[in-house]
Amino acid sequence: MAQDEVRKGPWTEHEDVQLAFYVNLFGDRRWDFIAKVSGLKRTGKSCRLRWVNYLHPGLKRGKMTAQEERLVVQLQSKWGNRWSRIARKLPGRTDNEIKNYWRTYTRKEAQEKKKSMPASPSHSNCSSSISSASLDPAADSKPIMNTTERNFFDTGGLEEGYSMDEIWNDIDLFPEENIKPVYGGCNDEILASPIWDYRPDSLWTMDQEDSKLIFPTSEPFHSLFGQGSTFFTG
DNA sequence: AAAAGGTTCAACCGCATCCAA
DNA sequence: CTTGGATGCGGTTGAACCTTT
Repeated sequence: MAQDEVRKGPWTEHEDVQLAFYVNLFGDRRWDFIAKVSGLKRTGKSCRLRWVNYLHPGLKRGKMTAQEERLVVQLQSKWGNRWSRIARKLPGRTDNEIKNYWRTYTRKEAQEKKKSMPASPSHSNCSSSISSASLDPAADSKPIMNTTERNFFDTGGLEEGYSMDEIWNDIDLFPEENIKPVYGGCNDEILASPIWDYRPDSLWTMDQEDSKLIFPTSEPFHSLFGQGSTFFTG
């Protein structure tokens, strides 16, 4: 039956709006349920991923700042590829984003290495963060996840987020050097989405103004939400 | 202007873990 | 205690976009 077919691939704006609506309705936990009731032909998994990586209010858009990049490098060297854990230390950034950044970063490093040392086998104390990290058994040891150590987004994000002090306490291996906080700063490139302030129940009475509260920076949502309640009620 | 190569990022997959029945 | 469904995580892929030639 074609109707029961699971949709894959890129999400449409329509799907995004629909998902956002139902997440606001039911919360961001019961993904299978949301997938069903929303009528989206997506798996719960897919819905969760879309929400966490793209639709969640408070996600930062744009390039990582130098501070964030440095923090990722340092945390990676301490914890290994525990992306979700690292992401918790970078409010507004997703594990996926960090993972992608790390890939790019390691590639670049490798390329630069190649360039700078054509044939010399004896190397290198630089870029230690990469090589040592992947070899570091401690870094690869399973993080003990208890119920208090939940995903950043599960805890409501910044409201219960880390202060930089806490972050640096966690990164006790690394002196604070000259690294500055990764959020709360004033980096113009980064558009910390004010969606953090969103009020789920406001969706119920959403008009164009309210929709700006929820999707202030994503124009597609404006237009769709702006169409009014008929969009959802059909 | 077009083609080729490189980079970025969204999304999928499989496995691990959690948790309620 | 066991089991099965739901959720979370990390690795990987591929399309879209960007840069270089």
